[in-house]
Amino acid sequence: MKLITNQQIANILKEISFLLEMEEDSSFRSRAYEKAALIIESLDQSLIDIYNSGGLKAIEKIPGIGKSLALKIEELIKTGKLKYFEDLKKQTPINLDELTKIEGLGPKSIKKLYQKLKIKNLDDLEKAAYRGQIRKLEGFGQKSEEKILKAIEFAKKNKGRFILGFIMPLVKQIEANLKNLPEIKNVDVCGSIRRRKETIGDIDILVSLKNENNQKDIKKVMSFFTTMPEVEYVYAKGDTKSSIRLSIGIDVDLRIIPQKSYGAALNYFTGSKDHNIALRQIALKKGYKLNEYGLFDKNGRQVAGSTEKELYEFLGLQYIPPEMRENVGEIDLALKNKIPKLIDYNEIYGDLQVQTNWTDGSASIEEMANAALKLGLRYIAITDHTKHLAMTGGLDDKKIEKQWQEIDKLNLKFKNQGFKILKGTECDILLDGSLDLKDKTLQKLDIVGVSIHSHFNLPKIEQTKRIIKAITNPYVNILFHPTCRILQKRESIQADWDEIIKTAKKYNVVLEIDAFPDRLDLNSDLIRKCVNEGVKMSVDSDAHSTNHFSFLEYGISEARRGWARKEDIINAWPLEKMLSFLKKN
DNA sequence: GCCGTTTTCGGCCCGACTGTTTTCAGTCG
Repeated sequence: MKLITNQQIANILKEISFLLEMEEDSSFRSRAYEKAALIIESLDQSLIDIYNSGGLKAIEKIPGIGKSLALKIEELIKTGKLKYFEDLKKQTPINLDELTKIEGLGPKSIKKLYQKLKIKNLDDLEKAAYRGQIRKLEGFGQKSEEKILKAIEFAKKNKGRFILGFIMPLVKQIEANLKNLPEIKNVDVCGSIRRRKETIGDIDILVSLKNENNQKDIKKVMSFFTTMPEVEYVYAKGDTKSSIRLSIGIDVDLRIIPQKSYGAALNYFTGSKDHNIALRQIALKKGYKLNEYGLFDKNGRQVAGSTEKELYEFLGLQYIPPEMRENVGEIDLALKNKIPKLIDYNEIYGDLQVQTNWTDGSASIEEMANAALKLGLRYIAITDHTKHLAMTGGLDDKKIEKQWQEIDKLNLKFKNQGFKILKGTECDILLDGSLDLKDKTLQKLDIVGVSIHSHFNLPKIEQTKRIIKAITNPYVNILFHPTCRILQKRESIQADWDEIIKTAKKYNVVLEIDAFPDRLDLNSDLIRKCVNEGVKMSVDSDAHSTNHFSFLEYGISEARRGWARKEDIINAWPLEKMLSFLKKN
């Protein structure tokens, strides 16, 4: 029996779905795999547990999974591998990971590129594009080739980096496993993960031991680390540092740090580099020397360093939360004792962007509400897509009214649990800036979110006009995922954000921090602008299934990276306060 | 591949946009 997670199984099914999409006449089978993957991602229980308690039959009982998929899942649980998948990959031996990251390339194009030009990966693709071979293919042209080259540039910039929210479950698992070792006192994941950067290059973990110089304990911790099931390769295994590569392709360092240096090491390995350099300069001015072992006076005697707090104190600084450590002004604030009280990870009351199976979500309104309630949220807004986004089965003015009836009914049910479902929309902003629902429909909604899903490439002036026209509609409350970026896939749209922020302020419109791990949109720079201008924001999960509410954490991280406080984030407020803020004159 | 039956096979995600074409395939969320 292999320890395979739901996510890993879902990922394999998604890849199969993509490979099948390349074949003729497989599109419905492909969809079945994709659907099953989505359902597996949102399961509460692990497939291994389900299999162990009820066998093949129990797996088959999961909706969307029939006999054939159940057998494949069983094979994955038992052996960690799937022959059907391996065979499919052999048929088309291409690097899907790389090629699917190219915006505009779908299964059919990737297949044609492989068949006609033997393109297997990004490298091949780039060479063929530079040679002008792609434009000669039927169905491709000069413009397609230029677009591909642009997309390659973008993909290259992100190579080797992982999206924080997608890698965090694994990081947390490793952290928890280390914490469980009886020899270990402290465990901290530091580096860019601790600063909550949107993408990360590697994982740095520090630990301290209860019995610091016990060689046996040291050996045991390092052996545990280097033989974890996820380990693919061990670069080094020593008494103070070990380095490994995980099978998903990311490197992890583990360092054992003496207690008296723990704070200094934590600070040093958290960074950012610029922040650390600034700290060392302050130390020098005060006659100290700062390094990863501690803060030392002129005689080389350690004066601080066992905790980070102590370190900042000795430097005459207020403690600086890791999310702020980018040397963009936070040290000045700390010197003046003016570090803002950042919004905390447990301060979100509700979620204002939630999709359901009325459009492209995978769960019902009730299931989403229950999942939110379970996480301690007090309200959610149901914001399904509108008709312009036809792929998702977007709602029109009539259908959304039907949804309200269901929400009304459910609210009766949830009332005594102190939970409220708000009527909302993620209404499409059309090319000319008008909206996809009638004003008289918008007027009846609790939360009107608007967003762009098309014409990402408009010139800056036109795009700005379009957005401003949309958010000056008197019924609009929130601009969802304002810049439309997808990390490692699509750049932000071009628009005059100063102008938009000014308009948002004037019209009492909230800008969203979309917490979906590959969006994080607004980004921290724009968040800081909003904080400075007094424009309010919301942190929303953009959940499309029940387990997506956990993404709120990464939205809060981004908010903290943008120095946002509780008073800046409207869904960190109780329902009545939030709604009365949104009420327009 | 799944589902739900008319229990043995037909229906499944409904359109807009782009870049290629000269009527349409492929992509997108």
